Amino acid sequence: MVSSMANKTNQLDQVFGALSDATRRAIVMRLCNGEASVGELAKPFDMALPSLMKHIRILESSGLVASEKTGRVRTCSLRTEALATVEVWLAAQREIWEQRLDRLEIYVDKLKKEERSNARKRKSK
Amino acid sequence: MVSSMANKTNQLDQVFGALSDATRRAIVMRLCNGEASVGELAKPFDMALPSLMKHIRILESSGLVASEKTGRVRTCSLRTEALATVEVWLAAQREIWEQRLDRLEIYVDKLKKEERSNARKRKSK
DNA sequence: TTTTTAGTTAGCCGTCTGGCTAACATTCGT
DNA sequence: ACGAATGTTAGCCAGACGGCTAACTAAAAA
Repeated sequence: MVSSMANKTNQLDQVFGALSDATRRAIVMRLCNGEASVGELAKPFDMALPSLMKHIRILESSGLVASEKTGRVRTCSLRTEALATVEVWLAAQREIWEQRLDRLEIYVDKLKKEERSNARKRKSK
Repeated sequence: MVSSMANKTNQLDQVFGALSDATRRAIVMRLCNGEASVGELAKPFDMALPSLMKHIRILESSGLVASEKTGRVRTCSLRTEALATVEVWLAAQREIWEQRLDRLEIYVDKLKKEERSNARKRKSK
């Protein structure tokens, strides 16, 4: 029912939002080194468990993290596709602005000439 | 007075936060194509000017956008270094998890064996 | 079977976000 | 000098965020 573009926009919202918090970035960095239980993830953070759980839920709903509960332990893992989504968006912007800079380079001299010409007009008004 | 690491962390907070909103990403995309005045930026957005100004201020304080006022017009431009900051962070994470996946590949069979062994223990409790 | 471990749910609290309107300031065109 | 154009400031509002504690559930260990 939701258009694919709306989906995409929303996922970027979620992923960027998830990564805008230092605690969550640290969790992501930790998970880059492999799976971890909630308890393991919590240890470095001097933070009450429920607070950390909120972060984990945010990471999950952004798609950056997956988790599965076995027995009483919930194991979390990184879903790298979500990070890739961000990389793709950034790469697209970079391509656009670099194209523009290329075009711009070509016209720098022209613009400089115009500027000098305008300056002359201004002086002689 | 602020440590360089605290700075870095904070800038990532700001930049990721700035990019977590679709309106602001659209502004960034627009600015990839060159400078624009506040009015030009506002046009596509069916949003009151002050609301849009808030977004612009957030983009500025994140370092993603610079602006200069000449006469009564404020012209905004993209500061690509800030986007590069994010790219660098993402690339660093990617490197780590890809290294891990390389190592992991080597141990896949071993881990599978352990899992089967654990499953047996669980069953026979 | 009791106790410990590991997470979860519920709910409180102050702050930040993202939108709005209304009123003000400044500069430009006439 | 006046009026229109372009931002800017101030302040309101509802809802999300990031932390907390207290109380609960479920599984493992003793």
